[in-house]
Order: sequence, then structure tokens, then C-alpha cells
Amino acid sequence: MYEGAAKARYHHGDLRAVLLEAAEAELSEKSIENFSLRGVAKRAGVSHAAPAHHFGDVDGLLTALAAIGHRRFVALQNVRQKRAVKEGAAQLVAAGLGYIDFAMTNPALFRLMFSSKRPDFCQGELAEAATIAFEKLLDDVGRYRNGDPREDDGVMADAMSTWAMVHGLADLLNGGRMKFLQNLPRKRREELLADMILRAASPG
Amino acid sequence: MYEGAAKARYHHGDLRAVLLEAAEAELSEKSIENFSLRGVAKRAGVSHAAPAHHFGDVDGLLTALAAIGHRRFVALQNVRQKRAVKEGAAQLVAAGLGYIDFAMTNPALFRLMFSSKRPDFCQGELAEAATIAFEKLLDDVGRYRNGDPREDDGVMADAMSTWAMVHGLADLLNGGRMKFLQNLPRKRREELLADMILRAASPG
DNA sequence: TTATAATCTTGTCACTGTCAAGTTCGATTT
DNA sequence: AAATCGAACTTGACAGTGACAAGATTATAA
Repeated sequence: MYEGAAKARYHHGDLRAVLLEAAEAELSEKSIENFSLRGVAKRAGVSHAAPAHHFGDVDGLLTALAAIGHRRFVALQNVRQKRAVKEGAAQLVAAGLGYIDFAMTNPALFRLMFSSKRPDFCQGELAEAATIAFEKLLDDVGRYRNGDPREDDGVMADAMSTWAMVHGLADLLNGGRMKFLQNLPRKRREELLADMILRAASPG
Repeated sequence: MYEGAAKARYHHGDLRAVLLEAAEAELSEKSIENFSLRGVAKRAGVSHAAPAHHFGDVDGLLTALAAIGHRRFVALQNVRQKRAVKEGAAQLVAAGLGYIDFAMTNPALFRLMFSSKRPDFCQGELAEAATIAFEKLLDDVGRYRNGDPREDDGVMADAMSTWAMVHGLADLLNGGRMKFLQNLPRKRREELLADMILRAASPG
């Protein structure tokens, strides 16, 4: 099972992982509109039909990729929160800025996760990863609001409001549609974004 | 130039318009991921290469479609506003609900307009339509805030905040991601949406 | 009428995703 | 140690795609 150079072998050990890396590279370069399964195979140095064995079809590969994306998405938010003040508002803002940062750093992956019908969210791996991300949102808003969205519809509305704001900012910035914010220096931009996030999270 | 049945003719009169209708049908049925130029031609009852003459390539057709989408997008918001109370807040909410309604009624077209790299926003027709939609947003927020986003960065920030909220709601509802709001009865949902929109538009 | 240009068709190309059949090879059994 | 089995990967083929070139048809205008 061990090998130094996995290249020349027929059974090559962890092709699945290699294909996922190749797929992410393909996705960032070609964007989802021109994503090609054969292109992924070529990147991985493998025959054009090899991916099918691990992922079934294109959508299967994209589903696996979306799952990985969601896990990194949550991880990035957690990193930001560890660096922030340990208090409800600051933690919520940190998560939101992480959300937005992820979108701007991984534009194609973000689109795959939120604006594509190809990933199958019923599939176990992805369903789980997406649920974790959602539950994290509920937790963060719950902590800020001193309540539980799962039990209090008012807090749940705050959570949806916060999500919409953060997601809208992420999506519009990702699409290059908000030049006003884009052209601001990073620090000033994050100040404004923080203000908007808390606006959305706080009931009138 | 006149003809009752444009079908059997070689030069068929308004193929461009027919193709655009066919393209919209193709888009709603197949969604952008499986949109096919040849499928559009088939729908229009015309040879597979006919669309190229009017739109260049697929992206050209999608660009024209996105332009039409933006015009209908603005029109729907205007309709809602005419039915609403003539006052800043109510007018802003009406526009926002129109925005969201458009997304839910034309999911694939909405995705084409806001989550695709294929339409060319530098192209005249689309650039103009998109600008009109953006300017309308600035006007509506400006009226509500009693200011002009173009001259006051604070009001501009409110406009971006409002846009992000409305767009986030539209995109997430479109993607079927906000079951809490989706399962609410229409009236109750619109109440909550209205509240969120005004939250976003009002500075802390 | 004739020329000209716009409109549409036909044919072809490289590329795509998927499927079926074949090859290689690790692992298990005997 | 040999045989077997099944998983991992390849090869080859097929229909469908977007784009291009070349030809056919028709409106316009000279």
C-alpha cells in the first residue's frame, strides 16, 4: 500500500483525493460554467473515465467538492472567531466576515455551494456539512441574541435576517457588483460590513 | 415584410425575438447548467446554427436574455410600488418584495442575472439595463433616507446594506435554503421580509 | 434587372459526459 | 505458493454540444 511516487502505478493509492484537488483547481480556473470532467482527469494525469469510478458522474464529483467547501467554509469562520473578542457581537461579526472572506477568496467554489443546482444536498456527506454550517449560524446568532432560534421564532427571524445580509454581501461582492464597498480600504470596508451585520441581527 | 404565418419562410421576420422567447423557455426548463444553444434552435423550429447569426455565440444570447431579465426585474418592482402607499418606507419595501418575488418566480433567469459569468455586462444593452436597476435602488433608498447616496457615503452605505439584505433573501429563498421563511404563510412571510428590509436600510 | 448584403441551412470539427468492455493488480483463499 | 476474485483504472465508442466555413435563399437597393 505504501509508495513514494504514486505516479506510474496502475492502482495509484489515493486517486480520490488527487481528483478532488484537481477538481478544485479546474473549478477556480475555468469557473463552473466551463468545468470539465475530462479536464480534471487530465490534471490528475489519469484516463478520462477514471473519475467516474470514484464519483459516479460529474455531479457526484461536484457534490463531494461542495462538501469539502462547506467544511473549509466553517473552518475559516472558526479561525476568525478565535482571533476575535470572546463576546456575542464580536463573535457574530467575525463569523460573518469569515463568510464573506471565503466567498471572495474562493469565488467559484462559493458559487458551486450556493448558486448551483448540480451538487446533491441530499447526499450524506454534503447534507451533513451544510447542516453543520447552518447550525453554526443559529448558534452564533443565538449567543448574540441570548436565545435559541430553534425555540424562539423571533430569534429565528433574526438569524435569517443575519444570514441574508451576510450572504447578500458575499454574493454581490463575489459578483463584483458592489464597487462602492470594493474600492474601500480593507479596514474601512470591514467596519462598514460589521455595522451592517449587527444591523441585520438586531430587531427594530 | 408582413406575414401571418412566419413558419415556413426562409427569412422569417423576427427570428431574434422568437429565439429569445425560446431561450427563456429553455433556461427555465433546463436551468442554466444544461442550457443548450441547439435546444433553443430546436424550440424555435430553426437550424442549429441560426442563433449564431443574431447573437454570435451562446454567451451573446445569454447576455441579451439577461438584459431582458433586468428590464422585467425593474418593471415588476415598479408595479409593486404603484400598488403601495406613496411613502418612503412602504415604497422601499415594495421594491424589495418585488425583487424577491422576481427571484422566486424566475429562478433560472435570476441566477443568470446575478450568479453567472456568462452574460457580458460591458455589452451596451445589458450594461444599460443593469445600471437602471442599480440607479433605481439608489433612488428608492435615497427617498427613504431623505438623502442622495451619490453625494452622501452614509446613505450609500445604507443602500448597499439594503441591497445586500434583499439580494441575500432573494438568493437564499431561490436556492431553497431558508425553509423557515419558505414554510410561512405568504402574508406572515412578507411582514417579516418587510421588517428585515427596513432594518437593513436604517442605520444603527 | 441586377448586384449586394443579410438571413438561414448544411456539413464538419474538436470537445464533452457517459457507458460497456477490457486490462492490471492487490488481497483473500486454498 | 498458486489460484481466484474483485476493485481500480484504461480503452473505445456514442450521442450531444458550440463554433466555424461554405453554400443556399431572399430582401433591399441600384
